[in-house]
Amino acid sequence: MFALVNTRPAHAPGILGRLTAHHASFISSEFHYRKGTEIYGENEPAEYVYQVVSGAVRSYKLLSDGRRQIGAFHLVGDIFGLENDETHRFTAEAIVDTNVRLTKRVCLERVARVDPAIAHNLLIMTNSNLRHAEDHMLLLGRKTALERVAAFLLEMDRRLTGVDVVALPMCRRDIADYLGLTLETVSRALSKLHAFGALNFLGSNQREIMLVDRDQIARLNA
Amino acid sequence: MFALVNTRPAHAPGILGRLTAHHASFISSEFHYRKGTEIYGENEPAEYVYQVVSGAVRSYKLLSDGRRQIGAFHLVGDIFGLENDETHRFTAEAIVDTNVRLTKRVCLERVARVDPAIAHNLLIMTNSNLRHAEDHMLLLGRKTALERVAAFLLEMDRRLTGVDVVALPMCRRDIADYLGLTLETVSRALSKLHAFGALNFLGSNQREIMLVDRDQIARLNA
DNA sequence: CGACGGGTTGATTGTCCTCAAAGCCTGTGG
DNA sequence: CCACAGGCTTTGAGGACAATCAACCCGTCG
Repeated sequence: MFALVNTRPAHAPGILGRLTAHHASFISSEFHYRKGTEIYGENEPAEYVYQVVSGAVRSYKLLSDGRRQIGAFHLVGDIFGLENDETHRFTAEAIVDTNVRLTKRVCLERVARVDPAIAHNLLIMTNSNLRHAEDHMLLLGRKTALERVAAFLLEMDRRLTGVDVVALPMCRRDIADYLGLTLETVSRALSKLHAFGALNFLGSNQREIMLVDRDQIARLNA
Repeated sequence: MFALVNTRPAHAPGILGRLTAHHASFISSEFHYRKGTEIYGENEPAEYVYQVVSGAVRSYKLLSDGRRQIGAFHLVGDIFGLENDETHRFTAEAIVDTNVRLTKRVCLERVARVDPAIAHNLLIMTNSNLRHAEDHMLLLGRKTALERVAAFLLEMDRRLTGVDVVALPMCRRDIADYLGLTLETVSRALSKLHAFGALNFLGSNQREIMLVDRDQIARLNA
């Protein structure tokens, strides 16, 4: 069983890591998903709960005509697919080659019923997802394109533990669908931040970004 | 103590209503807020949890320059201010003259620690808030103005138990700040729906809306 | 090589925002 | 009782920001 509290880096076990031993029902296995493959689909029965071991995952909803809203990116250490519900409310896909650990949801719930500490951790995690969604509503409803991209960079800077440089696993279209923009607008905003001297591009594919002036970016984030 | 499960109408107690007697710590009192007054502010210590007895409440976040995003409307029967957290993440204001019941958060948490049923209900409620926020992210990130207003009408139609006619407690600006639009755009969308023959206005202030063609409105909702 | 995916940049369009004016209703005070 | 102010809503005109459409560049891989 993986640590219930969503900690990062992944090798730092949550406070429940040590409980594994005496919860026999917590059988967890590991699984690999190739870049671009679906892990589960919206409205499918929620059979498992997942934790990212390596790689990255996007969770999204689709409108009937294909418009997509990514609700969250799941990075190394993140737990996802925990719906407290019979069915998944998002589709989850591997953004890059990804390894996940998984546990049967019903096992988790069975243990939670007898172990208040685990039950409490489920609440903590759901609450943490709620807080993220609330903040994201503000971003999607009221921030400008530049503010959204700045907020995105700061979020990734915080969550990706890279030294100095943010190595984004996702393409511009994913970022756009996360921020409620188009990929062109994201690209333009990044170019503008580059022109401002707030960041530099490193890799050949422009996905490695060095945040030169975090304060400036933070000021842009309303 | 009010029912923990968020039921409506308010006089239908949740499954925990009967537990009141033997949880002495569940002291709840009632309070009145005049139209427009603040119930609690963002980042204030979360001392109480609230339930709307009559009236309506808006929960919102502000950006530094005054842009506002309303995260939710709380209608009769709704429980709000339950943050599972030390501080409130929204500001809550009475939209109209409003009566609320309130309970000390710490009491709730104390009871939840010993009563798994109550703890489970906290999770259910948090999860329900999360689902709403997730759906709202899709609306804010990817829907057009007309689709947003259609979705809003359907939500209010579902949640307000009025017979046939939706009696909105909030002004156009509140609707706009909920939908990530301006009040003029909301007004224009409603006029367009009226022109389509999808709805009719009843009251003198245009807040009573009869949904004539729910199917048409539902089709607009992507 | 050539196709493809991903990214940037430019030109144009369109949706929604901004600014403005007017109507309606309510409440208040002369 | 009427005058008038203020809040709320609608509607119009113009503008701005992001979307759309399109071209091009670059790296990778068959």
